Amino acid sequence: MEHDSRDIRRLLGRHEIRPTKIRMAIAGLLFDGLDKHVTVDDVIALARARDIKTSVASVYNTLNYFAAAGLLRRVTVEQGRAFFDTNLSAHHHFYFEDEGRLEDIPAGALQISGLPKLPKGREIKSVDVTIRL
Amino acid sequence: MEHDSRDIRRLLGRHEIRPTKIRMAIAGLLFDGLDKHVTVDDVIALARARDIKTSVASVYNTLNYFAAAGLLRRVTVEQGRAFFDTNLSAHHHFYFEDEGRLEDIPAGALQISGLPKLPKGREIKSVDVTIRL
DNA sequence: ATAGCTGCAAATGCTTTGCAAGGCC
DNA sequence: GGCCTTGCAAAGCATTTGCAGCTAT
Repeated sequence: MEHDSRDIRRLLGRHEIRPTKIRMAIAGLLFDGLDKHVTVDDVIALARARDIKTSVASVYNTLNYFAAAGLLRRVTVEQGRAFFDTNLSAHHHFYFEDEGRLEDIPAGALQISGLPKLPKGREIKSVDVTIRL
Repeated sequence: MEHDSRDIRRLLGRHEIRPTKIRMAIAGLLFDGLDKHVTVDDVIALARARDIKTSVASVYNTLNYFAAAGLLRRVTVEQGRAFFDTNLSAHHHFYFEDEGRLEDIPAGALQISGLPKLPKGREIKSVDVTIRL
């Protein structure tokens, strides 16, 4: 399931993101049909490998912008680096501490039951489960 | 359930931590019988409020040392600051995003079932559940 | 005496911001 | 033309580290 630039343009459009050159290029790297967990450095390396010229600041700008627009999910497993997850469906993660790597836990392979009563007036924004290995 | 300095000394001894002045003082702030989720800044403020003279580096040293010795649990919910949890029993957390505050989810109020098959040769170091509110 | 702590300051690492130049509708 | 984006360099923060002096055994 490869995505061509028309697919990428539609994807950005659906999230009301203006399809600039850098955004198209980075989205093209990320949304190729495979789920990914990337850091900013990963994206810079990916871009370099495809001769996409950009800057650290722009990669941060773009990933943050995508996350705010709901195109990426930010995942925090350790202080320091942030991961961005291209898989937006409800799922959880294995974290390989020695490798600093995330991996999806297959949907349905883990269930949470008996959600606790919430403090009043609050609603759940997300439920994050990380299994550290 | 107040702890006097003899209790603190025993606690450190049980974890093979040499009871230096600063360590005794910081442990005294943290282990008063109430569960806490503190940041480094919190500890510095607590220390200052009790006229304990110390430095940023020593608070980091001490909290990291306690965490490595199993006296504290490090909790990561956002990049930036780290939390240290004095509650060592198996439990999970609410995270109040707007306040940057953690709260324990009562034990038993939430269950996980159907743990997924692990990548071979791996074992679980911890299962962390964070419910963001 | 000696091994280990403490604390200052400098360094590190990731991320954000200020701002000038460039691109796009 | 005017607004948004890009990218460089500088700034910002939390954290770590180097190291000299101190402490306690």
